[in-house]
Amino acid sequence: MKLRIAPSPTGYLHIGNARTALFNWLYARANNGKFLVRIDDTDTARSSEEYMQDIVKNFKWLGIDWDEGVEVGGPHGEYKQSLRFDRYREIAESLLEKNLAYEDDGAIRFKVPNEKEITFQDITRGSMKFNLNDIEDFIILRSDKSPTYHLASTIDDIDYEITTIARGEDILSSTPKHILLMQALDADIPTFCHLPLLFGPDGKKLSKRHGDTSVNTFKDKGLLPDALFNYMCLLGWAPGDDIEIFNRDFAISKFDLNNVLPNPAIFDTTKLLWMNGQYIRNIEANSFTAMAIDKISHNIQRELFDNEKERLNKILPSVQERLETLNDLKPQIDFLLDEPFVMNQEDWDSVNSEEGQEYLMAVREKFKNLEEFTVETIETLMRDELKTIGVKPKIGFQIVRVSITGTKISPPLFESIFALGKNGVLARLAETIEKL
RNA sequence: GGCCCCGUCGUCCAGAGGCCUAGGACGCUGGGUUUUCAACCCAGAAACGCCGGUUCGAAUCCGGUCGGGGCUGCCA
Repeated sequence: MKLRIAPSPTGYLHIGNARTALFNWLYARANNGKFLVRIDDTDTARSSEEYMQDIVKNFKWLGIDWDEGVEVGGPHGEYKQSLRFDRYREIAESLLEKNLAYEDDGAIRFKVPNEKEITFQDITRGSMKFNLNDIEDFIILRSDKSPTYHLASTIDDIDYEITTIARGEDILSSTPKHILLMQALDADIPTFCHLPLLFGPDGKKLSKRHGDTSVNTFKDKGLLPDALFNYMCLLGWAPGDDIEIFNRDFAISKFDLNNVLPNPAIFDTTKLLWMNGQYIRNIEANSFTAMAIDKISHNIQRELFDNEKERLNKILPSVQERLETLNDLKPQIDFLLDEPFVMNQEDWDSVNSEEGQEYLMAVREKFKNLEEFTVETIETLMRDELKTIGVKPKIGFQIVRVSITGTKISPPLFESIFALGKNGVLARLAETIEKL
C-alpha cells in the first residue's frame, strides 16, 4: 500500500492540506504502507521555493514523516513535477499519436470517449458513477508545453506506483478524467478516497477568506504540534470509545479511512484551544520551563537575563496550568521582567480603599523584617496581618496583587510575591505607597 | 444552469433496525471550591431538516423534497 500527498507550493501549508496529509500518513502507517510527498508545481507562475520549504517544514513540525519524496529521495528522482516536464510531454505526444488526444490552438486536449460512463468505488462514498457526456475534452498540455495538473498528477501516481489516492472532495469531479487517462495509459486504477472538506465558520470551503489558516499562524499563536495533530484527527474521524485526547501511536493503531465521515467539518478553533491547554498542562515541568522561556524571549524579542529566568522558574509551574496557548504566557509574567512596571489604572481604582491601603502599608513593614522569604512565610504573614488589621482577604489581597503585578488578574499571589523576591516586592510596594 | 457530494445538539464526534425517553467532548448557563484568573467538581439547556415508503419496530434502509457545499480554468 502506498499513499501520497501532493501539495502545490502556491502558498504556505494550510490546515486543509495538513489534514489531508495527516489522514494519508495515518492510513499508510496503520497498514505498514509507504507514504510519499511529492510537489505538484506545474503552475510555475504561482509556485515558489519558499512555499515548498514551508510545506515540508510544517509537515515535519506536525510529526508527519515520509518514506519517499522530496528531501528524503527515493527511486524516482526529486519528486518535483517541474523537473519532469519532458516526461509529461512525451506522454502527451504518445496520446496524440494514438489519437487519444488532439491539438487545439497549440494546446493538447484529451479526447473524452462518448457514451460511456466511468464508475469507481470511493472508500468514504461508495459507488461513484459519472456520465462521460458531462465531461468535456480537457487540456493535458498547455500551449506553452507545460502539463496541466490532470496529466502530471496522473502520470506521477502511475510512475510512483500509488495504490491509494486520498484527497479532498473538491477533486471528486476530476477523478473520472484521471481514470480515463490511466486507462488510456494502460495503468492499474488505484483506490480512491475523497475526504470531506474543511469548512470555515460560514460553511464554505476553508480558504484565505477565513483569515490566515496556514499552519504557521497556529504555530505563532502558541499552539503545540501535538495538540494540532490531535485536533485535526478529530475532523472527520474518531478512534471510538469517546476517546478524544490521544497521541500519534494511538491514532495509528485505530485509524482506518473506511471510518472517515463523508460530510464536511467546520474548523472551529475553540475546541482546539481547549485541547491545547490540556496538552500544555501535561508537559513535563522542565520541558515546559524551557519552552516557556523560549517563547517569552521570542515575544519580547530579546534574550532573558539570568535574574529574570530565576524569577520565572519560580512562577512557571503556577502559570503552566493557566494557559491555553503559549502566547498567554507573557501577559501573566510581565511583572517579573526587567521592564518598566505598568500599573493598570482601572484595576487599581477598583481595588483601592482606605482599609486596603492600611493593609498594604502594614504588610510592607512586615515584609521588611521577614528573614525567611518563602511562599509559606509570605502566606502566614499576610494572613496574620489580615486578622490584625481586620480586613477581608479579598480587600487585602487584591490591593497587594495590583500593587505587585499591576493587574487584578495574575498568577497566585503568594507565588507571585515569592517569585518577584523580597527586594522587588518592597520596591514595588514603596512605589505604590508613595503615589497614594 | 449542468454534473456531483453531503445533511445527528451552536461546533466536533458516537450511533452501522430494537440496547436511543439519542451518548461523549468543546462552548454556553447555574452552582460548588476560592485571594484574582485558571484548573477541578456537580447540575442544566441544546440535535436525528422535512415528507412519504419498507418493517412488528428507523437517527439507522429506500424514494422524494428542502437546505448546504464542491466542480464546471491552458489553478490545483
